Amino acid sequence: MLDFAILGLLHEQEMHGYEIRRRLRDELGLFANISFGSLYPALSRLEKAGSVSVTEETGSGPRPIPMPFTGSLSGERAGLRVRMAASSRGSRRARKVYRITEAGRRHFDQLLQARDPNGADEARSFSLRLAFARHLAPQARLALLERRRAELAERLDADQVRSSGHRLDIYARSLVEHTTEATEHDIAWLDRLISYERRQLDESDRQIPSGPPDGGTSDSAGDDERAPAST
Amino acid sequence: MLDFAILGLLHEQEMHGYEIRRRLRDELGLFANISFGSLYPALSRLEKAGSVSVTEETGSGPRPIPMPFTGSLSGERAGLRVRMAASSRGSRRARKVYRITEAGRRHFDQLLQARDPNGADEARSFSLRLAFARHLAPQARLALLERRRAELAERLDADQVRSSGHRLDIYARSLVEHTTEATEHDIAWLDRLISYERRQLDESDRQIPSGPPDGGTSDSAGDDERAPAST
DNA sequence: GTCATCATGTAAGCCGTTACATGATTGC
DNA sequence: GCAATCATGTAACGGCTTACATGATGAC
Repeated sequence: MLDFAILGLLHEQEMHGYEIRRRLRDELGLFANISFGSLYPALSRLEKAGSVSVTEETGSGPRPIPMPFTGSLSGERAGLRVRMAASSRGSRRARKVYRITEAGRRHFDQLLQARDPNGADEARSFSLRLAFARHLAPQARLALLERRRAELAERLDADQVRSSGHRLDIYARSLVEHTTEATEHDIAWLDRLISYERRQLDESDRQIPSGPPDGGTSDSAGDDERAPAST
Repeated sequence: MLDFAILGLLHEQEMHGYEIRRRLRDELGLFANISFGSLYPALSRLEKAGSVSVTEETGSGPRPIPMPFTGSLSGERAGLRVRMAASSRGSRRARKVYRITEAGRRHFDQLLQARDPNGADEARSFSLRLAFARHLAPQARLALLERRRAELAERLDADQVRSSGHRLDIYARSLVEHTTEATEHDIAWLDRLISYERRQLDESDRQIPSGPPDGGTSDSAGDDERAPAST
Protein backbone atom coordinates (compact mmCIF):
# COMPACT_ATOMS: atom_id res chain seq x y z
CA MET A 1 0.00 0.00 0.00
CA LEU A 2 2.63 2.48 0.98
CA ASP A 3 4.83 1.17 -1.80
CA PHE A 4 2.01 1.85 -4.19
CA ALA A 5 1.61 5.42 -2.98
CA ILE A 6 5.33 6.04 -3.30
CA LEU A 7 5.43 4.68 -6.83
CA GLY A 8 2.44 6.81 -7.66
CA LEU A 9 4.24 9.96 -6.59
CA LEU A 10 7.49 9.01 -8.27
CA HIS A 11 5.50 8.22 -11.39
CA GLU A 12 5.27 11.92 -11.99
CA GLN A 13 8.50 13.26 -10.63
CA GLU A 14 11.69 12.17 -8.96
CA MET A 15 11.94 12.96 -5.30
CA HIS A 16 13.83 12.31 -2.11
CA GLY A 17 12.30 10.59 0.88
CA TYR A 18 11.54 13.59 2.98
CA GLU A 19 9.63 15.23 0.21
CA ILE A 20 7.68 12.09 -0.53
CA ARG A 21 6.39 12.31 2.99
CA ARG A 22 5.49 15.96 2.59
CA ARG A 23 3.53 15.26 -0.58
CA LEU A 24 1.75 12.34 0.95
CA ARG A 25 0.61 14.61 3.73
CA ASP A 26 -0.10 17.84 1.90
CA GLU A 27 -1.38 16.67 -1.44
CA LEU A 28 -2.86 13.26 -1.10
CA GLY A 29 -4.04 13.42 2.48
CA LEU A 30 -3.84 9.65 2.68
CA PHE A 31 -1.11 8.38 4.91
CA ALA A 32 -1.62 11.66 6.66
CA ASN A 33 1.49 11.40 8.76
CA ILE A 34 3.41 8.46 7.54
CA SER A 35 6.39 7.87 9.78
CA PHE A 36 9.97 7.73 8.61
CA GLY A 37 10.30 4.41 10.30
CA SER A 38 7.89 3.22 7.69
CA LEU A 39 8.88 5.33 4.74
CA TYR A 40 12.61 4.70 4.51
CA PRO A 41 12.41 0.94 4.80
CA ALA A 42 9.76 1.05 2.09
CA LEU A 43 12.13 2.94 -0.19
CA SER A 44 14.87 0.42 0.51
CA ARG A 45 12.50 -2.41 -0.34
CA LEU A 46 11.52 -0.76 -3.58
CA GLU A 47 15.13 -0.24 -4.50
CA LYS A 48 16.03 -3.81 -3.73
CA ALA A 49 13.11 -4.93 -5.85
CA GLY A 50 14.35 -2.78 -8.71
CA SER A 51 11.28 -0.59 -8.81
CA VAL A 52 13.18 2.58 -8.12
CA SER A 53 16.73 3.76 -8.66
CA VAL A 54 18.64 6.01 -6.32
CA THR A 55 21.09 8.79 -6.87
CA GLU A 56 23.00 10.33 -4.04
CA GLU A 57 22.77 14.05 -4.44
CA THR A 58 26.19 15.44 -3.69
CA GLY A 59 25.35 19.04 -3.07
CA SER A 60 26.30 20.19 -6.53
CA GLY A 61 23.80 20.92 -9.22
CA PRO A 62 20.45 22.60 -8.91
CA ARG A 63 19.47 21.91 -5.36
CA PRO A 64 15.74 21.83 -5.06
CA ILE A 65 15.27 24.81 -3.03
CA PRO A 66 14.93 25.46 0.61
CA MET A 67 11.69 27.34 0.82
CA PRO A 68 11.28 30.46 2.92
CA PHE A 69 8.15 28.98 4.45
CA THR A 70 6.39 31.81 6.09
CA GLY A 71 4.62 29.56 8.50
CA SER A 72 1.28 31.11 7.82
CA LEU A 73 -1.35 28.95 6.25
CA SER A 74 -1.78 30.97 3.11
CA GLY A 75 1.85 31.77 2.46
CA GLU A 76 2.81 28.28 1.53
CA ARG A 77 2.56 27.76 -2.19
CA ALA A 78 4.16 25.22 -4.43
CA GLY A 79 5.15 27.67 -7.07
CA LEU A 80 6.88 30.01 -4.70
CA ARG A 81 10.32 28.62 -5.19
CA VAL A 82 13.31 30.80 -4.72
CA ARG A 83 16.55 29.62 -6.14
CA MET A 84 19.23 30.21 -3.61
CA ALA A 85 22.89 30.67 -4.23
CA ALA A 86 23.72 27.09 -5.01
CA SER A 87 27.40 27.78 -4.74
CA SER A 88 27.39 28.49 -1.04
CA ARG A 89 28.34 25.14 0.35
CA GLY A 90 27.23 21.71 -0.65
CA SER A 91 27.26 20.28 2.79
CA ARG A 92 23.70 19.41 3.65
CA ARG A 93 23.15 15.82 4.52
CA ALA A 94 23.34 14.00 1.24
CA ARG A 95 19.87 13.46 -0.08
CA LYS A 96 18.92 10.37 -1.94
CA VAL A 97 16.88 11.13 -4.99
CA TYR A 98 14.58 8.33 -6.06
CA ARG A 99 13.22 7.84 -9.52
CA ILE A 100 10.92 5.17 -10.78
CA THR A 101 12.28 2.55 -13.19
CA GLU A 102 10.53 0.82 -16.05
CA ALA A 103 10.05 -2.21 -13.85
CA GLY A 104 8.64 0.12 -11.23
CA ARG A 105 6.11 1.48 -13.68
CA ARG A 106 5.02 -2.03 -14.50
CA HIS A 107 4.77 -2.86 -10.81
CA PHE A 108 2.71 0.26 -10.26
CA ASP A 109 0.32 -0.69 -13.04
CA GLN A 110 -0.07 -4.10 -11.50
CA LEU A 111 -0.81 -2.73 -8.06
CA LEU A 112 -3.23 -0.27 -9.56
CA GLN A 113 -5.23 -3.03 -11.14
CA ALA A 114 -5.09 -5.79 -8.58
CA ARG A 115 -7.62 -5.98 -5.82
CA ASP A 116 -5.75 -5.95 -2.57
CA PRO A 117 -5.18 -9.46 -1.33
CA ASN A 118 -4.86 -9.35 2.42
CA GLY A 119 -6.49 -7.56 5.28
CA ALA A 120 -5.70 -4.12 3.99
CA ASP A 121 -8.14 -1.39 4.81
CA GLU A 122 -10.53 -1.44 1.89
CA ALA A 123 -11.46 2.20 2.12
CA ARG A 124 -7.90 3.46 2.20
CA SER A 125 -6.88 1.13 -0.55
CA PHE A 126 -9.70 2.29 -2.79
CA SER A 127 -8.99 5.93 -2.11
CA LEU A 128 -5.39 5.47 -3.03
CA ARG A 129 -6.24 3.77 -6.27
CA LEU A 130 -8.75 6.44 -7.12
CA ALA A 131 -6.15 9.13 -6.49
CA PHE A 132 -4.08 7.56 -9.25
CA ALA A 133 -7.01 6.46 -11.37
CA ARG A 134 -5.95 8.73 -14.22
CA HIS A 135 -3.28 6.15 -15.01
CA LEU A 136 -5.90 3.47 -15.55
CA ALA A 137 -7.54 2.54 -18.81
CA PRO A 138 -11.14 3.79 -18.84
CA GLN A 139 -12.62 0.33 -18.59
CA ALA A 140 -10.39 -0.61 -15.70
CA ARG A 141 -11.31 2.63 -13.99
CA LEU A 142 -14.97 1.87 -14.37
CA ALA A 143 -14.36 -1.60 -13.01
CA LEU A 144 -12.60 -0.16 -9.98
CA LEU A 145 -15.53 2.10 -9.21
CA GLU A 146 -18.07 -0.66 -9.67
CA ARG A 147 -16.12 -3.05 -7.50
CA ARG A 148 -16.07 -0.50 -4.74
CA ARG A 149 -19.74 0.18 -5.17
CA ALA A 150 -20.48 -3.51 -4.79
CA GLU A 151 -18.43 -3.65 -1.60
CA LEU A 152 -20.37 -0.78 -0.11
CA ALA A 153 -23.72 -2.19 -1.18
CA GLU A 154 -22.80 -5.39 0.60
CA ARG A 155 -21.91 -3.52 3.73
CA LEU A 156 -25.21 -1.71 3.53
CA ASP A 157 -26.99 -5.04 3.64
CA ALA A 158 -25.02 -6.01 6.71
CA ASP A 159 -25.98 -2.72 8.33
CA GLN A 160 -29.65 -3.34 7.71
CA VAL A 161 -29.46 -6.76 9.29
CA ARG A 162 -27.73 -5.11 12.20
CA SER A 163 -30.24 -2.35 12.76
CA SER A 164 -33.16 -4.76 12.78
CA GLY A 165 -33.52 -7.26 15.54
CA HIS A 166 -31.21 -5.86 18.14
CA ARG A 167 -32.40 -3.15 20.41
CA LEU A 168 -29.49 -0.86 21.04
CA ASP A 169 -29.27 2.17 23.24
CA ILE A 170 -29.35 5.63 21.68
CA TYR A 171 -25.59 5.89 21.26
CA ALA A 172 -25.01 2.58 19.57
CA ARG A 173 -28.11 3.11 17.46
CA SER A 174 -27.07 6.59 16.45
CA LEU A 175 -23.69 5.19 15.47
CA VAL A 176 -25.17 2.45 13.34
CA GLU A 177 -27.57 4.85 11.67
CA HIS A 178 -24.89 7.37 10.94
CA THR A 179 -22.61 4.71 9.55
CA THR A 180 -25.38 3.57 7.26
CA GLU A 181 -25.99 7.11 6.08
CA ALA A 182 -22.31 7.59 5.40
CA THR A 183 -22.25 4.44 3.33
CA GLU A 184 -25.25 5.59 1.36
CA HIS A 185 -23.55 8.90 0.79
CA ASP A 186 -20.47 7.10 -0.49
CA ILE A 187 -22.56 5.02 -2.84
CA ALA A 188 -24.28 8.08 -4.24
CA TRP A 189 -20.90 9.65 -4.87
CA LEU A 190 -19.66 6.53 -6.61
CA ASP A 191 -22.77 6.49 -8.74
CA ARG A 192 -21.98 10.00 -9.93
CA LEU A 193 -18.43 8.96 -10.79
CA ILE A 194 -19.64 5.83 -12.51
CA SER A 195 -22.10 7.66 -14.69
CA TYR A 196 -19.42 10.19 -15.55
CA GLU A 197 -17.15 7.36 -16.63
CA ARG A 198 -19.92 5.82 -18.70
CA ARG A 199 -20.53 9.10 -20.48
CA GLN A 200 -16.83 9.43 -21.22
CA LEU A 201 -16.75 5.92 -22.63
CA ASP A 202 -19.79 6.59 -24.78
CA GLU A 203 -18.27 9.74 -26.18
CA SER A 204 -14.99 8.13 -27.08
CA ASP A 205 -16.95 5.30 -28.67
CA ARG A 206 -18.82 7.72 -30.87
CA GLN A 207 -15.73 9.68 -31.80
CA ILE A 208 -13.29 6.89 -32.41
CA PRO A 209 -14.86 4.34 -34.75
CA SER A 210 -12.35 1.59 -34.02
CA GLY A 211 -13.30 0.60 -30.54
CA PRO A 212 -11.83 -2.63 -29.30
CA PRO A 213 -14.75 -5.04 -29.02
CA ASP A 214 -14.08 -5.82 -25.45
CA GLY A 215 -12.16 -4.53 -22.61
CA GLY A 216 -9.27 -6.49 -21.81
CA THR A 217 -7.77 -4.16 -19.40
CA SER A 218 -4.89 -2.62 -21.23
CA ASP A 219 -2.16 -4.02 -19.15
CA SER A 220 1.27 -3.22 -20.35
CA ALA A 221 2.94 0.10 -20.36
CA GLY A 222 0.30 2.39 -21.65
CA ASP A 223 1.45 5.81 -20.79
CA ASP A 224 -0.75 7.03 -23.52
CA GLU A 225 -3.13 9.71 -22.53
CA ARG A 226 -2.03 11.58 -19.53
CA ALA A 227 -3.95 14.69 -18.83
CA PRO A 228 -1.33 17.13 -17.64
CA ALA A 229 -4.07 19.42 -16.40
CA SER A 230 -2.67 22.54 -17.86
CA THR A 231 -3.73 25.62 -16.01
CA MET B 1 -8.87 -1.78 21.18
CA LEU B 2 -10.03 -5.32 20.73
CA ASP B 3 -9.61 -5.89 24.45
CA PHE B 4 -11.85 -2.94 25.04
CA ALA B 5 -14.52 -4.28 22.73
CA ILE B 6 -14.42 -7.66 24.43
CA LEU B 7 -14.72 -6.14 27.87
CA GLY B 8 -17.60 -4.06 26.63
CA LEU B 9 -19.51 -7.12 25.52
CA LEU B 10 -18.71 -9.09 28.64
CA HIS B 11 -19.79 -6.09 30.65
CA GLU B 12 -23.35 -7.04 29.92
CA GLN B 13 -23.24 -10.78 29.75
CA GLU B 14 -20.88 -13.70 30.07
CA MET B 15 -19.93 -15.35 26.83
CA HIS B 16 -17.60 -17.78 25.14
CA GLY B 17 -15.12 -16.76 22.49
CA TYR B 18 -17.00 -17.86 19.46
CA GLU B 19 -20.06 -15.91 20.47
CA ILE B 20 -18.03 -12.81 21.22
CA ARG B 21 -16.97 -12.88 17.63
CA ARG B 22 -20.54 -13.30 16.43
CA ARG B 23 -21.73 -10.33 18.48
CA LEU B 24 -18.89 -8.17 17.32
CA ARG B 25 -19.91 -8.88 13.76
CA ASP B 26 -23.69 -8.88 14.00
CA GLU B 27 -24.37 -6.29 16.64
CA LEU B 28 -21.56 -3.83 16.77
CA GLY B 29 -20.39 -3.97 13.20
CA LEU B 30 -16.97 -2.83 14.30
CA PHE B 31 -14.32 -5.46 13.99
CA ALA B 32 -16.55 -6.77 11.25
CA ASN B 33 -14.73 -10.05 10.91
CA ILE B 34 -12.28 -10.28 13.68
CA SER B 35 -10.16 -13.37 13.27
CA PHE B 36 -9.77 -16.09 15.85
CA GLY B 37 -6.07 -15.69 15.58
CA SER B 38 -6.66 -12.33 17.13
CA LEU B 39 -9.58 -13.04 19.41
CA TYR B 40 -8.33 -16.00 21.40
CA PRO B 41 -4.95 -14.52 22.23
CA ALA B 42 -6.77 -11.40 23.34
CA LEU B 43 -8.91 -13.45 25.71
CA SER B 44 -5.80 -15.14 27.08
CA ARG B 45 -4.20 -11.75 27.64
CA LEU B 46 -7.26 -10.48 29.45
CA GLU B 47 -7.34 -13.55 31.62
CA LYS B 48 -3.68 -13.28 32.46
CA ALA B 49 -4.22 -9.63 33.33
CA GLY B 50 -7.07 -10.60 35.63
CA SER B 51 -9.70 -8.68 33.70
CA VAL B 52 -11.78 -11.75 32.97
CA SER B 53 -12.28 -15.11 34.59
CA VAL B 54 -12.85 -18.34 32.75
CA THR B 55 -15.04 -21.33 33.43
CA GLU B 56 -14.84 -24.46 31.38
CA GLU B 57 -18.34 -25.41 30.43
CA THR B 58 -18.73 -29.14 30.90
CA GLY B 59 -21.67 -29.83 28.67
CA SER B 60 -24.35 -29.62 31.33
CA GLY B 61 -26.64 -26.68 31.79
CA PRO B 62 -28.82 -24.73 29.41
CA ARG B 63 -27.03 -24.86 26.12
CA PRO B 64 -27.75 -21.83 23.96
CA ILE B 65 -29.69 -23.26 21.13
CA PRO B 66 -28.31 -24.47 17.83
CA MET B 67 -30.16 -22.60 15.14
CA PRO B 68 -31.60 -24.27 12.03
CA PHE B 69 -30.11 -21.66 9.70
CA THR B 70 -31.84 -22.10 6.37
CA GLY B 71 -28.92 -20.80 4.41
CA SER B 72 -30.97 -18.67 2.08
CA LEU B 73 -30.45 -14.94 2.20
CA SER B 74 -33.98 -14.02 3.13
CA GLY B 75 -34.76 -16.95 5.35
CA GLU B 76 -32.26 -16.03 7.97
CA ARG B 77 -33.92 -14.22 10.82
CA ALA B 78 -32.79 -13.62 14.33
CA GLY B 79 -36.09 -14.48 15.93
CA LEU B 80 -36.52 -17.77 14.16
CA ARG B 81 -35.16 -19.93 16.90
CA VAL B 82 -36.28 -23.48 17.34
CA ARG B 83 -35.47 -25.20 20.55
CA MET B 84 -34.08 -28.60 19.84
CA ALA B 85 -33.99 -31.61 22.06
CA ALA B 86 -31.44 -30.33 24.54
CA SER B 87 -31.15 -33.65 26.24
CA SER B 88 -29.35 -35.43 23.40
CA ARG B 89 -25.74 -35.48 24.51
CA GLY B 90 -23.51 -32.94 26.19
CA SER B 91 -20.31 -33.72 24.38
CA ARG B 92 -19.54 -30.66 22.29
CA ARG B 93 -16.04 -29.27 22.49
CA ALA B 94 -15.74 -27.77 25.93
CA ARG B 95 -16.50 -24.09 25.70
CA LYS B 96 -14.75 -21.56 27.81
CA VAL B 97 -17.16 -19.09 29.28
CA TYR B 98 -15.64 -15.73 30.04
CA ARG B 99 -17.00 -13.27 32.55
CA ILE B 100 -15.67 -9.88 33.44
CA THR B 101 -14.13 -9.35 36.87
CA GLU B 102 -14.21 -6.29 39.07
CA ALA B 103 -10.69 -5.44 37.94
CA GLY B 104 -11.91 -5.88 34.39
CA ARG B 105 -14.72 -3.41 34.96
CA ARG B 106 -12.22 -0.91 36.27
CA HIS B 107 -9.97 -1.53 33.30
CA PHE B 108 -12.92 -1.05 30.97
CA ASP B 109 -13.81 2.25 32.58
CA GLN B 110 -10.23 3.39 32.18
CA LEU B 111 -10.11 2.45 28.52
CA LEU B 112 -13.45 4.13 27.97
CA GLN B 113 -12.16 7.39 29.32
CA ALA B 114 -8.60 7.51 28.08
CA ARG B 115 -7.81 8.97 24.72
CA ASP B 116 -6.00 6.30 22.75
CA PRO B 117 -2.28 6.73 23.05
CA ASN B 118 -0.69 5.20 19.99
CA GLY B 119 -1.36 5.06 16.30
CA ALA B 120 -4.75 3.51 16.68
CA ASP B 121 -7.32 4.35 14.07
CA GLU B 122 -9.06 7.37 15.53
CA ALA B 123 -12.35 6.76 13.79
CA ARG B 124 -12.66 3.16 14.87
CA SER B 125 -11.57 3.98 18.37
CA PHE B 126 -14.16 6.71 18.70
CA SER B 127 -16.90 4.54 17.26
CA LEU B 128 -16.11 1.85 19.76
CA ARG B 129 -16.21 4.23 22.67
CA LEU B 130 -19.46 5.70 21.48
CA ALA B 131 -20.97 2.24 21.21
CA PHE B 132 -20.37 1.85 24.94
CA ALA B 133 -20.95 5.49 25.83
CA ARG B 134 -23.95 4.64 27.98
CA HIS B 135 -21.48 3.47 30.60
CA LEU B 136 -19.92 6.90 30.78
CA ALA B 137 -20.87 9.70 33.13
CA PRO B 138 -22.77 12.39 31.20
CA GLN B 139 -19.94 14.89 31.45
CA ALA B 140 -17.37 12.38 30.24
CA ARG B 141 -19.67 11.47 27.39
CA LEU B 142 -19.95 15.08 26.37
CA ALA B 143 -16.19 15.42 26.57
CA LEU B 144 -15.77 12.39 24.31
CA LEU B 145 -18.03 13.90 21.69
CA GLU B 146 -16.36 17.27 21.85
CA ARG B 147 -12.91 15.78 21.60
CA ARG B 148 -13.94 13.93 18.48
CA ARG B 149 -15.50 17.04 17.05
CA ALA B 150 -12.26 18.92 17.56
CA GLU B 151 -10.31 16.18 15.78
CA LEU B 152 -12.60 16.37 12.79
CA ALA B 153 -12.54 20.14 12.68
CA GLU B 154 -8.77 19.97 12.58
CA ARG B 155 -8.87 17.53 9.74
CA LEU B 156 -11.26 19.81 7.91
CA ASP B 157 -8.66 22.56 8.09
CA ALA B 158 -6.06 20.23 6.65
CA ASP B 159 -8.45 19.36 3.83
CA GLN B 160 -8.95 23.00 2.96
CA VAL B 161 -5.23 23.58 2.76
CA ARG B 162 -5.06 20.55 0.54
CA SER B 163 -7.76 21.56 -1.89
CA SER B 164 -6.27 24.98 -2.42
CA GLY B 165 -2.95 25.38 -4.14
CA HIS B 166 -2.54 22.01 -5.76
CA ARG B 167 -4.15 21.34 -9.06
CA LEU B 168 -5.31 17.77 -9.04
CA ASP B 169 -6.97 15.75 -11.75
CA ILE B 170 -10.69 15.06 -11.53
CA TYR B 171 -10.31 11.79 -9.63
CA ALA B 172 -8.01 13.05 -6.92
CA ARG B 173 -10.05 16.21 -6.65
CA SER B 174 -13.32 14.34 -6.42
CA LEU B 175 -11.79 12.20 -3.71
CA VAL B 176 -10.63 15.17 -1.68
CA GLU B 177 -13.96 16.91 -2.06
CA HIS B 178 -15.92 13.87 -1.07
CA THR B 179 -13.69 13.29 1.94
CA THR B 180 -14.29 16.85 3.03
CA GLU B 181 -18.02 16.44 2.66
CA ALA B 182 -17.96 13.27 4.67
CA THR B 183 -16.08 15.01 7.44
CA GLU B 184 -18.60 17.83 7.45
CA HIS B 185 -21.37 15.29 7.63
CA ASP B 186 -19.68 13.67 10.61
CA ILE B 187 -19.33 16.99 12.35
CA ALA B 188 -22.99 17.82 11.84
CA TRP B 189 -23.90 14.48 13.34
CA LEU B 190 -21.66 15.08 16.32
CA ASP B 191 -23.22 18.48 16.80
CA ARG B 192 -26.64 16.85 17.04
CA LEU B 193 -25.34 14.40 19.61
CA ILE B 194 -23.60 17.14 21.55
CA SER B 195 -26.68 19.33 21.76
CA TYR B 196 -28.68 16.30 22.85
CA GLU B 197 -26.19 15.69 25.63
CA ARG B 198 -26.33 19.32 26.69
CA ARG B 199 -30.10 19.21 26.89
CA GLN B 200 -29.94 16.08 29.01
CA LEU B 201 -27.47 17.70 31.34
CA ASP B 202 -29.64 20.79 31.66
CA GLU B 203 -32.70 18.75 32.45
CA SER B 204 -31.04 16.67 35.12
CA ASP B 205 -29.70 19.90 36.59
CA ARG B 206 -33.17 21.37 36.79
CA GLN B 207 -34.68 18.21 38.18
CA ILE B 208 -33.66 16.39 41.24
CA PRO B 209 -30.33 15.39 42.64
CA SER B 210 -31.67 11.86 43.18
CA GLY B 211 -31.60 9.38 40.34
CA PRO B 212 -32.67 10.24 36.82
CA PRO B 213 -35.22 7.91 35.24
CA ASP B 214 -33.02 5.04 34.27
CA GLY B 215 -34.80 2.52 32.18
CA GLY B 216 -33.54 -0.60 30.50
CA THR B 217 -29.97 -1.35 31.29
CA SER B 218 -29.46 -1.94 34.94
CA ASP B 219 -25.73 -1.82 35.10
CA SER B 220 -23.83 -1.96 38.31
CA ALA B 221 -20.93 -0.09 36.91
CA GLY B 222 -20.66 3.57 37.39
CA ASP B 223 -20.32 4.85 40.84
CA ASP B 224 -17.54 7.08 39.82
CA GLU B 225 -18.04 10.66 38.99
CA ARG B 226 -14.73 11.50 37.53
CA ALA B 227 -14.43 15.08 36.58
CA PRO B 228 -13.47 14.99 32.93
CA ALA B 229 -10.43 17.07 32.22
CA SER B 230 -11.99 18.59 29.19
CA THR B 231 -9.77 20.37 26.77
C1' DG C 1 22.38 29.03 22.29
C1' DT C 2 18.49 26.79 21.55
C1' DC C 3 14.74 25.51 18.72
C1' DA C 4 12.47 24.13 14.33
C1' DT C 5 13.18 22.21 9.92
C1' DC C 6 15.54 19.29 6.75
C1' DA C 7 17.33 14.66 6.09
C1' DT C 8 18.19 9.60 6.74
C1' DG C 9 18.07 5.65 9.07
C1' DT C 10 17.58 1.36 12.90
C1' DA C 11 15.12 -1.27 16.60
C1' DA C 12 11.37 -2.66 19.14
C1' DG C 13 6.71 -3.18 19.48
C1' DC C 14 1.51 -3.25 18.56
C1' DC C 15 -2.30 -4.92 16.51
C1' DG C 16 -4.10 -7.09 13.33
C1' DT C 17 -4.06 -10.73 9.42
C1' DT C 18 -3.89 -15.61 7.02
C1' DA C 19 -2.71 -20.34 7.26
C1' DC C 20 -2.44 -24.32 9.82
C1' DA C 21 -4.05 -27.89 13.42
C1' DT C 22 -7.81 -30.31 15.75
C1' DG C 23 -12.16 -32.12 16.54
C1' DA C 24 -17.28 -32.76 17.52
C1' DT C 25 -22.25 -32.14 15.60
C1' DT C 26 -25.75 -31.62 12.27
C1' DG C 27 -27.86 -31.82 7.71
C1' DC C 28 -28.08 -33.56 2.96
C1' DG D 1 -19.41 -39.57 3.19
C1' DC D 2 -19.10 -34.57 2.66
C1' DA D 3 -19.76 -30.01 3.79
C1' DA D 4 -20.93 -26.44 7.03
C1' DT D 5 -21.16 -24.78 11.61
C1' DC D 6 -19.45 -24.66 16.23
C1' DA D 7 -15.31 -24.27 19.01
C1' DT D 8 -10.43 -23.35 20.41
C1' DG D 9 -6.01 -22.55 19.60
C1' DT D 10 -0.69 -21.75 17.46
C1' DA D 11 2.74 -19.81 14.07
C1' DA D 12 4.23 -16.79 10.80
C1' DC D 13 3.88 -12.67 8.83
C1' DG D 14 2.38 -7.62 7.42
C1' DG D 15 2.25 -2.97 7.91
C1' DC D 16 2.28 0.46 10.54
C1' DT D 17 3.74 2.98 14.96
C1' DT D 18 7.02 5.17 18.48
C1' DA D 19 11.55 5.81 20.26
C1' DC D 20 16.20 6.22 19.42
C1' DA D 21 20.55 7.84 16.81
C1' DT D 22 22.81 11.39 13.99
C1' DG D 23 23.77 15.64 12.03
C1' DA D 24 23.52 20.06 9.23
C1' DT D 25 21.13 24.75 8.54
C1' DG D 26 18.74 28.84 9.51
C1' DA D 27 15.88 31.79 12.55
C1' DC D 28 15.07 34.27 16.85
